[in-house]
Amino acid sequence: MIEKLKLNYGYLFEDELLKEINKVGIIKEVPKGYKLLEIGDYVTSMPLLINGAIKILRQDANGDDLILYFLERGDTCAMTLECCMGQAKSEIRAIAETDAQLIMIPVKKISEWLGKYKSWQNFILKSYHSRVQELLEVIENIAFLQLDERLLKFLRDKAMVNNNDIIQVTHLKIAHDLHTSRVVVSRLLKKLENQGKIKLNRNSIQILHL
DNA sequence: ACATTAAGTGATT
DNA sequence: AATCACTTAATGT
Repeated sequence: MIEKLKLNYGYLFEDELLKEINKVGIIKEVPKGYKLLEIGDYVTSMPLLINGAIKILRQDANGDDLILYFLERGDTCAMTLECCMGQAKSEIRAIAETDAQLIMIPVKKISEWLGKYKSWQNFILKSYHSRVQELLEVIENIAFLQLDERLLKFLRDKAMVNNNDIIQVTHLKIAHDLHTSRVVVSRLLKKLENQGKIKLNRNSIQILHL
């Protein structure tokens, strides 16, 4: 595991910290679609993403999903940080977007290392910062962007985290993630195709220029 | 050949 | 932008 750590986080953390992570961290490999965290779960460990991508969803009172953002390599879940401070339950749902490898770190280590390692402090602050930024973006998108722009952003993000300009997804699933109806997605996708931005196929969509 | 699931379309609110 | 009702197309058994 130490090799994987060095490879992905070596440039971020000093050797001492890497050794500590190696000692208490647990490697976890999950397949695509695996539910890492459900709403209401207690958070006991914090994930460091080695590879793959995680989809973070918020759920409303009716049980309808809405995608917030994707996590990628080098990211951690800001929600976990939130929870370790206040022992709170998760407000979000996390699902593996692709097959993924994570290192799970016990929550109590987070604050312990905060005082001990400068690099850890930086890392936590930085990921918190970028997550807040991302959330602001999400709010902006929902409040001000038309659905077709949200859709395009969603497709681009999805293409990015999958490292593939061909996205394997149905219109119905997109509709769920964006919290709209399948018919609307189909029509907007059709529009985007006519604009030459994407290519539609059954069960997959190709992004033409990223 | 038939059933099932995905996608396209017009009309209505 | 959402929903309904319906059609067409693709895919699995």
